[in-house]
Amino acid sequence: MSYQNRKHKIVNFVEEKGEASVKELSDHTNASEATIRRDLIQMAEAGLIFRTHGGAMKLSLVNPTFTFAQKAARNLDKKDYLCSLAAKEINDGDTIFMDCGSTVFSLCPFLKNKQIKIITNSLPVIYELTGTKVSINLIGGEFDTERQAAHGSMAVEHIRRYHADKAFIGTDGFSVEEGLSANSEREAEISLAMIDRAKTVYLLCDSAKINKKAYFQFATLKQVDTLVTDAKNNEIKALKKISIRILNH
Amino acid sequence: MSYQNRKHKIVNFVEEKGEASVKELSDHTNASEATIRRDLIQMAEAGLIFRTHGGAMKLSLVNPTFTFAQKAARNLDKKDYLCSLAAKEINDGDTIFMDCGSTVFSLCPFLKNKQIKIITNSLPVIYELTGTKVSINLIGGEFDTERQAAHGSMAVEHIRRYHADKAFIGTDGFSVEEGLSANSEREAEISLAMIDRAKTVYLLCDSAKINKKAYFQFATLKQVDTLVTDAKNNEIKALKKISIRILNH
DNA sequence: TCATTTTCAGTCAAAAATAATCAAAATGGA
DNA sequence: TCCATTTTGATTATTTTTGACTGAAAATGA
Repeated sequence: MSYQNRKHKIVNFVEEKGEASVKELSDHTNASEATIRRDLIQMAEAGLIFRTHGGAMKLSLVNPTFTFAQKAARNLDKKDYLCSLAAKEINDGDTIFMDCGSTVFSLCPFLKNKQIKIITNSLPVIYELTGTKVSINLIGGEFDTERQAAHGSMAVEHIRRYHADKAFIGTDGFSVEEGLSANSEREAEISLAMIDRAKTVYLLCDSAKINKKAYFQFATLKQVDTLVTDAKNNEIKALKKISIRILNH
Repeated sequence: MSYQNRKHKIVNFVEEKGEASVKELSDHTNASEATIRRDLIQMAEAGLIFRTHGGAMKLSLVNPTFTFAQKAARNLDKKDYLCSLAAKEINDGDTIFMDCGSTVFSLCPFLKNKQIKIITNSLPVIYELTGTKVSINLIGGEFDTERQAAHGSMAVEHIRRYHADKAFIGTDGFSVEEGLSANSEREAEISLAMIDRAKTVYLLCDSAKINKKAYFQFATLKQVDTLVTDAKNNEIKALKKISIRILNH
């Protein structure tokens, strides 16, 4: 069993049971306890689990923030996986942008133990992160009750007043020919403003959205530094030709 | 079971039952009483429970610090009454500012069927009014998780970009000599900015706050157009001398 | 009030879990 | 294929957690 695969198994096991001992995980994965401990250390640093003396616990048990009704429930495993990858790129001290898409929202559980500053227009992100170490800057603007986020020119102006180390952006469609496309112009406008004001741009895109085109094209591939995805290499071989960093394992 | 998980169990048990003895907790977690005592000491220090002789109690039973909703529930009748008066002043088509105080929050139920635009930095106000006819402009800035509202210079700048017909403002203290005073400079800064940008300023102030002084004086009586209160005329006769409209019936 | 019972905090040694170390095994390019 | 690097598992020393025991403190009840 590969290293990545084992980690995946550990997360699933812990998520399902709520808690697991090193012994249990060792039995479950046929790896030695020493290896499990090493894995747990890394995963705790990445914000995937909560490390305990004797094993690990589900984060949500430790940090009981009420979960918000989200249509994010689709492709949850894929999203969790790619978010776990993205979370590893975030270091204490970072300032990051997060847009109001459901994929980016899935990043929240992995951020709770990080000492970072988040600039976002998404209220669900804020609910999810209240009571954590994270410091938040709320982007104001016209409030969209359906998406529970602020939009419009005031929001764009707000973003332009800040710089961030990293931007985490979602998209509805992603293709080599058309770049990034969205179903909502208002959301896209925000994402684009974030892209402009971030040093490094991470696109979070689950495999279902790759090679799909949504109606409003809002950014090119060149504007993205790193594509974070659950897609396997053979699904995205067309992308290997262009200069974009791909993070999928 | 790890000790982190045991602590989690203890909190849940105490929260559910209201109180628990060391013996009960020992049985419930299969740990010795000595261990439970050690846990309780730590958890009491962390502010998770209240330690009693013989066991532990739920914090809320002992130390009634008010959450936002609870705080709003106090003086409910008074606040409801004055809010009903204030609501009559609001007409369809108005644009209004609302600050993040608990009195102003109580205005929400009276606004649900009005066709107005609200500019606010208070997330509780937004939750309360999602799904209504009200259109909302969210004020961005540094997010204060305790008050669930945005503050700081960006928030002030946001407010300065708008004009409103009416501002609805709360205060912690109100007196003829010192005008309006607050316990939080950050909140006061927001209220003041709203006052500056509104045609008419309504101060919502229940009788308990009249003739009280909080530590930070942030506005004068001249800046207020109308005082909305539940106080009877004899309680506020000193105010009759100054030119302020009083709305208390 | 005072005696009795219960609960408590501190100490200690045993047990459990961990981090550190190192050699073997697996992996991945040239 | 071979070599360099990474990952793994076993071993050991160290740290953390635990339960039992103690005298002291607090609650109880006559």
